[in-house]
Order: sequence, then structure tokens, then C-alpha cells
Amino acid sequence: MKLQQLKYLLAIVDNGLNITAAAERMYTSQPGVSKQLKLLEEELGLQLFVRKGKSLDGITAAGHQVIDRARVIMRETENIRSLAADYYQEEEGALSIATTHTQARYVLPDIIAEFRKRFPKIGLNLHQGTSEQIADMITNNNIDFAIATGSKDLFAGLILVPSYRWDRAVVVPKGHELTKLGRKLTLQDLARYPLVTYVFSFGGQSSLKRAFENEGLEPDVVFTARDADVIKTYVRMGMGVGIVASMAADCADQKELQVIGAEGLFPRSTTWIGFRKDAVLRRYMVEFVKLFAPHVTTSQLEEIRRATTQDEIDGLFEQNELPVRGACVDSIIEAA
Amino acid sequence: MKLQQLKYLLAIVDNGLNITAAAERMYTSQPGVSKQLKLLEEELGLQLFVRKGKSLDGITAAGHQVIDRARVIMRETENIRSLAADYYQEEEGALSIATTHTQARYVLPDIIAEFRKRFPKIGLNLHQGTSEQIADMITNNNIDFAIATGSKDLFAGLILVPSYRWDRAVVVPKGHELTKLGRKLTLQDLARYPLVTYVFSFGGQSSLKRAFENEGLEPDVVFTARDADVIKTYVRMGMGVGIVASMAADCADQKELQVIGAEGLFPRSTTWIGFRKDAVLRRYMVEFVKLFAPHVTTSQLEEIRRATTQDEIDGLFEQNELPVRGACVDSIIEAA
DNA sequence: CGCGTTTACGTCGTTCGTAACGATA
DNA sequence: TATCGTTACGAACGACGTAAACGCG
Repeated sequence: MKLQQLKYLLAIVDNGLNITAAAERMYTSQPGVSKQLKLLEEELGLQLFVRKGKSLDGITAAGHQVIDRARVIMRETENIRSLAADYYQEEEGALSIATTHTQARYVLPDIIAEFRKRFPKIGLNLHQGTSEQIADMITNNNIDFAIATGSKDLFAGLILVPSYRWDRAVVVPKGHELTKLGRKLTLQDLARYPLVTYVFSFGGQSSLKRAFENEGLEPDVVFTARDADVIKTYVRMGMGVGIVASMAADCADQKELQVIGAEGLFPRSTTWIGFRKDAVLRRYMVEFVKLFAPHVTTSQLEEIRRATTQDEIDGLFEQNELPVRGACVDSIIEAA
Repeated sequence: MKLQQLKYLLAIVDNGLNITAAAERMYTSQPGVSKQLKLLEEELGLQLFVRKGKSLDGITAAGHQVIDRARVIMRETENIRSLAADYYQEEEGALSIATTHTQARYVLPDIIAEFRKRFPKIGLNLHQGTSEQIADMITNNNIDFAIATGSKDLFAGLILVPSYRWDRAVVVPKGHELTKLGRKLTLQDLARYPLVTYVFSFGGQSSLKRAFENEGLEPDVVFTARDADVIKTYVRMGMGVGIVASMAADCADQKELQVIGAEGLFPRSTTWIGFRKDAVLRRYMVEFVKLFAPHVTTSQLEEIRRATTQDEIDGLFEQNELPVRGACVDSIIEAA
């Protein structure tokens, strides 16, 4: 058994059981990959793939087990290389982050700008997706960090560092009736208008629906989208009242939109940054965590890494110690 | 990075940083090992060992980290080989067990006899040691199962399957005063005699001392040994009253010794069989667990493997469902 | 006939073992 | 001088790439 054979095996799996594609991805010849797979199967004495003629048509039960183990092995070799690199190439490397649109568009820009200033030679890869896709990416691809909100159960096996909390904000076209209430917004107010908000697959988002239900209200959601930019576009078109994460309520929107704070109407959400428990964090990665969650101290991070359960980690942070990110303050219409 | 380089690296570590010894253990030439180590260090760009002249004199901080990762990798390659072997060589393989003297001498013989009957081609390796040594063996050497009593904290990272419970038995020379009590034995009775028992490092053994203390008694322990055979030998010599695990009270001892049951005097101990959470269990290994802990069903074993915490596993077994192993019944002097 | 895999074969790099050398106590 | 590690070198092996054949849709 050779590391390369395992690497090729995973490449084949990750390229839809297409050996040719796998070979290209590995920058090598197709017969080479084919042969190594054959050698591996011969050495182990079992078929890893189901053949259909000459093509690979599926993965055998044994194959799945071997593949899982091979992934662990390749991850550990990566870890060894990482920690080696950390000893002599402090400033070089790459950082791959998987996250949702809201983070990528509204939260990360400032943080990444600062990060680039400190580590100009580190390559950055930003991957976007739903919570499910993010969970998939961090287990199968080489992603260093996942950043998401709620849905902790999707990310078992990761260490999740609670980073900040946020409320929803209500976005309306300039001069909308709701801006003239003269009192604090209520759910009843919102229920009277057609609503535009996130699709529910998004993390703790069903908590929005539940908030209405708790008051016996049936919200009239006319449109859902995955990201706040789309939502705001439709709000501008007068399609309805938008409910977005408050970070997405940008000062730049002020020309056409107005933002009404919605603190207290919906439960506060907590966004965390997560990484694999068995991953080696290079120094610049630790720095990134600290940029994203500045309230975390070095000693806390060490405690976190020693922790065995997620509850233990959450226990390290008083909920109300976490910073709260708000909307662009200029644009908020406060309660009377 | 090659698997062989990592294998050699571990061999060097496991042979006291002696490359020559490592090479012999690997059935290869010494220069080969030396060279592969050098290549590995060059590729990683760091020193894994502290040199003193040409000799290896210690492990660097980076080295420790690499070694830990390398162990994971080698374990996973073993796992792949194991599960491959399980698919085509059901009947061949080896089983390594690390356990204490009591298990090896009094409990395992019957089980191993039965196991050999079913799997005559499986090689058996029985390793003996203290709890600490067993914990060490199962993390560093290639041990499949640990069998021990109490001391669960030493074995974090293992899955421990509670297997049976047992009480202590009191062993005295034939005709000893204690055999003529005509009533149930008490701790007060025992405290009046010099005692011979296990050294306290042995698992939950300090519970013995505590049992006396709870009644305000100071036991007069004149002699401690690691195994019951030694203890019984000294009891035969008249050195004192022996307290041993009831399994160790053998019918064969009846010529010179008498056994007095001591149920209720000391807390019951639970013996478990443990294996690495990340290990692949070959079919014969699963059968071994079932022989050792017959109350465990196949579906329970699957649940156990899915469990994430030891408490979860313990919850699967009602304490009083576990079988209790007793002394040789013929030899027990019951209470009047 | 195109797509994808396997077979065949020549080349090149790597590993391994032997032998000689170097350093250390 | 015995022990342990490194260097040197030739032989064997293994991986890789090109070219060609095969099987399938």
C-alpha cells in the first residue's frame, strides 16, 4: 500500500469514478492511475469499485470503508505537511473558508482585508454554499474553516467557536408606512405586509416562522431567496417588506431603502467559526480565528482544542459576552 | 512523504531512538532506515530528532507532533488491511490482548479455549501488565483488546464494554479461625488479622482500603502482590489472610486453602473489555467480545460503536444485568 | 467512431543491500 | 576498539509516460 495509491483512489472517487479525469487532476497519465488502482486492489485482495464492462460504475461496500480510512490518512499527511510548513514558512500557505452569502458579502470583507494586510502571501479561497453544502465541503474537500449560523448538528466532528450574535433587520422602501409608526415595530405590524426573506433551509431560519407562530400569526411570505442582495432587490421593487440579517443592512442601501431594527422580535442568532478537530491550525489560521472572533483569547483557544464536547466549548463563553453585530447605524429607524 | 518513511520513523521511536535496532526490527538494512529518515526530514524541512553528534538524543517538539500523526496514519493503514483481510481470509489473522494477571490466569483460559476451537488459525498474543502498562500498550503497540477492571479514566479514547462483575473472596489456610465463625464474615473480623492482598496500583483496588476506612477500621496489610497466585502462596505460608478477586479462588486450591465469600463487604467491581474507537474489528474479534461478554448482543455492539461518550455506552447496560463471576463454589464457606 | 480503460514496453528515478568510512564513548 | 550513524555505489525494482489495443455505447 502506498500513499499515492490512496491519493489516486480518492481522486477517482472525487472525480465521479472517472479515471481519466482523476489522472488529469493529479497531473499524471491515465494508465498510471489505472495501474495503481489495480495494484491496490490486488494487494488488498478485494474489489473497491463495481465494474460495468471496463468502466467504474459504483463503489463496493468494502470500497467505502477503505475510502473513509484513506481520507483520514490523506488528511493526516496534510496535517504533517502543515505543521512542517509552519516551522519554516510562517508566511506562506493558503486559507480556505466555506461560508454563507451573508458572511461572505457583509462580514468577511473587513476581516479579510485586515488578514491580507498581516499575511499578504497567504492565498485565500472563499467557498459559498448552504449549511449542508458547507458541511459537505469541510468533510470532503480541503476546507480549513466553516463559518455559519445555527445548525450545529450538521457539523458534528467540528469544533465550533461562537463568534458573534446578530438580530434581524427589517428593510423597506424609503417612505414605507412602517417607517412612520412612531413606536417600536411588532410582529403584528409585520404580519400585515407581504414578506421577503431567506429560504428556510438556511440555518436557524425556521425560528423566524416560529416567532410568528408563537404569537398566533401567519406571516405572508411572498418570496424567499438565499441571499440578502436578492431580497433587497425585490424589496426595492416594492414586492414586500424584507427581513434580513442585520449585518446585511448596509449603509450603501440608504438611497432607496430604509432599515428598521428588529431586535427582540426574533431570537438572536449566533454565528460561529468551525474547524476540524483533528486539523493542524497554522499560525495564520489561528490569527484568522482571532480576527473573526476577537473576544477569544489564546488560552481560550487552547482550552477549546482540549475540549471533547461541543457543550464544553459553549460553556467557555457566556452568551452575553459575545459581541453583537448590528446594521448600519445611520440607516436605522429607532423606535419612538 | 512515503508510508515507509513514517513506518521507519515510528520504528526508530519505538526502539529507543536506535536506528540500528529499528532497522533490524523492520528486517532491512540500517543505512536504508537512516536514509529514509533523512529524506523525510529534508522533505518536511525540519529536524524530527535532536542530534548529539551523530546519535539521536531526543525528539524535537515538531517531531512529537509528526510522530503522533504518523501513528494515526499507520493505524489506519492497518485498519484498511484488516478490513480487506476480513473479506477474503475470514479465518486467518491474529488477536492481541493486553490484560491483568487475574484475567489472564483465571478468566481467559476457558474463553480462549473456546475461541481457539472456533478459530484455530488465529494467532493469539496475551500481554500482561498493570492498568497503566495496558493503557500504554493499547495506544502505542498493536493491541486489539484491553481487558481490565475499573480505572476507566486511564482508557479515554477506548470503547469499554462492561463485561461482568465480581466480588472479593477471602482466602485462609485450612482450618483457620475465620472458617469457624458460624456467621457471616464482617470487616471487623478481617481487621483483626494481618492481610495479604493486591498492590494498590491495581485498578479500583483502593476501594478496599476505603471500605475499611468507612467503618473506622485500619486494616493491617502485611503484604501486597500483583497477582493472586503470589498472594495465595503467602497465605499458605501462614503469613496472613488473603483477599483476592473471587475468580482467583480456584477449586484447585482446596487442598491447603479455604475460601470465604466476601460479597457485600467490598463494593462490586466491573471488568470491561475495551478497544480503540477507530479500530476495525474483524469478525473473529467481534466473536471474541461476545465470548467474553456474552450478554452483549450484535445490535448492542453496533450501538456501542456509534456511541460518542462512555456514559452513553454504560447507559446501554443495566448494572444488574451484568453477569457476576464467583469463586469455585465447592470451596466456599457460606455464612451460617 | 468517440470515450474510457487496459495492456505493453522503454525510460528513469528510487530503494535496497553491501561495503567502506566517520564519529563517539 | 566497540557501537552507531553516514556516505558511496551497483543492482533490482517500481513508477511513469507513450503508444497501441480493446470494449462499449
